[in-house]
Amino acid sequence: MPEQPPGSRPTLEAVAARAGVSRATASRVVNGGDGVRKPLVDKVLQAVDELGYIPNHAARTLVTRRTGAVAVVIAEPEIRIFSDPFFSQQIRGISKELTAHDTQLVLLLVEGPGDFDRIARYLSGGHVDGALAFSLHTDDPLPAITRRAGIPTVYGGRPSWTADPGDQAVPYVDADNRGGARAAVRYLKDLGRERIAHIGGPPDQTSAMDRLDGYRDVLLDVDPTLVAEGAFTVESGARAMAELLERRPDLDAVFAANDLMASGALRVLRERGVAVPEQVAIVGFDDMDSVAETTDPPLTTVNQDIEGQGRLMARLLLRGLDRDRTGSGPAPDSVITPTTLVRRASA
Amino acid sequence: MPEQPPGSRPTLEAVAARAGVSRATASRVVNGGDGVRKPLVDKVLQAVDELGYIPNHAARTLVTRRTGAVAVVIAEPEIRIFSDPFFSQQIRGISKELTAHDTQLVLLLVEGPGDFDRIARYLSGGHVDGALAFSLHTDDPLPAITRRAGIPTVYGGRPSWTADPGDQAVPYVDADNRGGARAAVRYLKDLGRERIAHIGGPPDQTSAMDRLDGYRDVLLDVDPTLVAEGAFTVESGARAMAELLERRPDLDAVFAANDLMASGALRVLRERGVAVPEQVAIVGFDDMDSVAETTDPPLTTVNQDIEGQGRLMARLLLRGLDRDRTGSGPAPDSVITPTTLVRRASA
DNA sequence: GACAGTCCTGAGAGCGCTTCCAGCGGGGGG
DNA sequence: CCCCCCGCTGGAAGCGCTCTCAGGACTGTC
Repeated sequence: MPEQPPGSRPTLEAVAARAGVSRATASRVVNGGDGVRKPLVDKVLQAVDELGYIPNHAARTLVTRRTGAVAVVIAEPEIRIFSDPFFSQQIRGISKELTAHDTQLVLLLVEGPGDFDRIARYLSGGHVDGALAFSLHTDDPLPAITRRAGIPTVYGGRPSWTADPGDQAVPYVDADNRGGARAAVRYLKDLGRERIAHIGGPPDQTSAMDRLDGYRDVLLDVDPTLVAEGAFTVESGARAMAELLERRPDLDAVFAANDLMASGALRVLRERGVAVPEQVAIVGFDDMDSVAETTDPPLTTVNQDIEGQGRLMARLLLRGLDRDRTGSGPAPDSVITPTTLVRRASA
Repeated sequence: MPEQPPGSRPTLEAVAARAGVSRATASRVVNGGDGVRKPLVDKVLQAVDELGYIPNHAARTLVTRRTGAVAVVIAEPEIRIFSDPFFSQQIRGISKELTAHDTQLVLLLVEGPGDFDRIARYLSGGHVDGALAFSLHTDDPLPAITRRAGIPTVYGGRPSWTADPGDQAVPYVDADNRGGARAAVRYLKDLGRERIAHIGGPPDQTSAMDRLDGYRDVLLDVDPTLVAEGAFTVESGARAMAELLERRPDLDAVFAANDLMASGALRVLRERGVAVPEQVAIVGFDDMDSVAETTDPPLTTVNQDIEGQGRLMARLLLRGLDRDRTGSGPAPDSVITPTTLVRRASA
């Protein structure tokens, strides 16, 4: 690749001149070469190579009205995002899929509730063709924003309003939270545990609710004293565990709605001298490698393919964009990915 | 904001028409309004508001040759990126700073060694004005790529070649690894520990080397049997600890080059029934909240302001871009950020 | 009251690309 | 042998914006 004096990259015009064709033909070749005779294609390609031609993205976007970029909006105001490998993994999956389709990833971190204006402006600004978003709370302004901006969007995690029968159908990708929770609790039950407690996540997150539902599915009529609410953080898990122990010193198992809370619970149990899993068995959720494998004892938990979810989100979105462009193809539908129980030492 | 039928956003032309001015004047107002009389400014702004006008980014880029976007290149092939909150925090800082300057963040994850071609093509494609990059190994092709593409770049972490007297000076932001390590080891020494071991990071990372140097600064002539090499992961820390215990059962302190390795070491010590900090004191590095506070016992470690480093990187880059544009201002210089020892229970 | 100087404004060129449309040449059917 | 049609190519328009440049309105000065 020839070195370029900054700000003077060769244009299509130059390529065309060198190849002895018109700019139109050069353009056609650069974009796939359909309907151009072989010898001309070769001449143009050679010129491209010799000149080190790279298409000007802005010019192309200007006329095609497609940016080849997708926004990833992360609207998690909590500190949690820092310590949660969850996002990194999803993003890795997203990145892989987008890259494979020559699409760029623009990261939009929402810096607090007042920041949605900026996000709205950006999304409406034609900078991106579509968006991927996470962690929708009930009153999240994002869906309205993307709808108004006409930006196709795929969500990570089931949006809370989708339980409603409304027509607000949006495509999303989510793990089988309910099924995973069922498997976890059933496993504890099969172990012979009789007083299985639950440390739930924040009730405004559907993943937390779905996991709670799965817990209820197995235990049918649940004693409310066996259920405590956490916030998906280590600290909240510890607090919830302490609370549960106070209320129900006789509990013999805990299903925590995520690994971080399970690790907090584990700490409290250890501090109180409660043997895990002998006296209290504990199961987490997520199978975050940095957590589940490093707790003491290692955590039995529910695995979900987080990177795969990211890939899937991107794939769904790209498919939708393609559909918009070609005007045909199946409408993108939501996907629920499977979960599996991973047995380690904590239960 | 009026709802837009997709694909028919108002143009500057429309704004100008509605305001009864020329496109040129409308443009001036949209870009700050310098040299336009107040009444006209108001008329244009009102038209902008009524029409919900948002400038077309591609068109603007096409003529200004500036994209208003910056690439963040993460070339960490290791699995480490998944479980390491380090990046999330840096990115958060970068995002904050870029956002404050109306600049977008394009995330480029390098998907393996063969992927650099794609990165090079992208960086040369005029999609971004500058780049931020991390974790440079000695033979990293990135600096050459950005140089050839004429893309100003700021690095996170001291690049390995900067020890050389070469003219390859690049601006970077790094923590005071050596100073932090010195403080940690000196602290252990002041505690009365006499056989202080070190679990180092991979020797091709300057942060690992600098921390080792800091360790050596305090201990002057170090017994090589007290130094083991890890890979900045929990597992490698555990392995290194086992190795050290075998070689030097008499050691009474460990300085690990990061928190993850410290946590691995902690696990091994616990398994062997070694009391921490009574028999062996241990100090980590990074003060990663998800790790240092949740180990048992909580980790004494060296804190660095990771988010601040991210901010700083972005600021340095933006300043450089501004300088390129205006042709004046001080050349961006590297910055070393301070570190502080955080006392918890492990030492 | 005329003229120079200042301050604003608008016309227009052009950024690099895609794409419509017209035109050209050649092959096959009448 | 002529005409039509098809496949390919080039000319040219135009995407939405910025910015130069020229000219108009106005002020101040002599």
